[in-house]
Amino acid sequence: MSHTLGVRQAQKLKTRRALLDAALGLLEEQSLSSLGLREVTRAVGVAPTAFYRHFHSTADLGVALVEEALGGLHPMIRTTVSEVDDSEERIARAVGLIARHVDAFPAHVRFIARERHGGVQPVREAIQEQLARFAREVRDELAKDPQSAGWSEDDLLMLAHLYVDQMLVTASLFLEAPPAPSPERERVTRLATRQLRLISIGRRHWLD
Amino acid sequence: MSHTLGVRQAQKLKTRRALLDAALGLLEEQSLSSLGLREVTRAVGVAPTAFYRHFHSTADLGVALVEEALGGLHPMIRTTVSEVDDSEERIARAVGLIARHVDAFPAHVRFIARERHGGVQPVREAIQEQLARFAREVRDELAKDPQSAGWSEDDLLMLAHLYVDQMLVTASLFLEAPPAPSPERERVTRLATRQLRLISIGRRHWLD
DNA sequence: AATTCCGGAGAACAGTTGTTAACTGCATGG
DNA sequence: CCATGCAGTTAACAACTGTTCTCCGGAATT
Repeated sequence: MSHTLGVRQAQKLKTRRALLDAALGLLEEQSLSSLGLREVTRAVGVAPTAFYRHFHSTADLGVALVEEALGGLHPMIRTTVSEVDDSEERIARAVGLIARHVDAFPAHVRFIARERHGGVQPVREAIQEQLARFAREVRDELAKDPQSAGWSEDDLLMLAHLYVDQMLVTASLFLEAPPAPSPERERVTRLATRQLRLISIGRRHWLD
Repeated sequence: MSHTLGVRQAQKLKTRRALLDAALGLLEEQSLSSLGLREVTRAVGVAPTAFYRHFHSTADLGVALVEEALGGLHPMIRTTVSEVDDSEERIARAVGLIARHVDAFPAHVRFIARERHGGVQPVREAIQEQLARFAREVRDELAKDPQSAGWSEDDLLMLAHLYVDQMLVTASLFLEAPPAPSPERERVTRLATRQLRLISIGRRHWLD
């Protein structure tokens, strides 16, 4: 059964969260490779040395942020893809889901987009690994679809990568657009929807 | 007529080039937002203060790098797209062109991929502007194609964005893959080719 | 030939960085 | 209840940062 973890360990986790959140905030206007450990601790209101109790370095913290930003998304991806039999309404639902996720976790999304090709190798690798996992999962879901009859595993993975990359492009467009109800926002939604539609059409006629 | 610019201005341009090249080198393993001006001048072998004779800041240098990396690519893009009537051979040619460009200017390509969503606003904006220009130019070329009959301007622009984004994704895959003759490399080529093919198929059946 | 212009050097500034060591206080397990 | 463990503190370190001001030498202009 779940042992309501002691006062001590709870405090540690709280500080850790504060460090992660502060870093995430600071990373909205800079890259991880320029994020200083003192900068983070200062923002939290804790001594610089306290940082070492939680992370070896800022790169280490970055890897933790990757896990936090993408680690929990796998179920969401799977169910979303399995729902998509490329009917118009399902595409709209997928785009809406991306939009809402960006609204809910803008800092996480920005972090991933920024560090995917960023200057910190371990973080880049962690992100690539997660994205590759997404692609394989999408492929597996696609394989279940009757529309995938006759497709090779390789071609399904190629399509999956296309979907995953497209998802990221769309997310970063939503990030740049002003939130809530704005014309920019609508334009991004329409754009992403039609792009997904075009890919779906290509998918449908792939075996011709 | 062209006035063979004086000894003085020539030396200035030479130093400027050295600064840009040194920065490009240093940026292979870090982001622009962590690039220090002293770091750059040290690499060139010049006094820190000399930097100010050429750029206001490292952000300013970054904007110059964007112009250098993307500014001269527009003709190449135009002709490449106009050649693409989505025959299989032409797709292969486009992918090969991207691969060769990445081989020829890896540092520039890395810089663009990294700073497109990077931590330095003016640089991000300069890149977005160039990419938006690419998209409009691609749309214009697509519009000339008889296959685009019946397409709205907006739908053509949506397809153009898809092509541009796909080009960047492909370029960054080539960047990560080991160079010259490697199996990784072949995999990327095959992947990119098939993704372009799928998009072409979607394009062909868009009006159904 | 004399004067102006200007790219670069030099030194100094206050402020920042990561990392170390030795400490304090308090929750924890025996 | 006492001894241990450990999150967080304090102080100090050498090294680094961007920026200013003053100066130099040689090309450019007149």
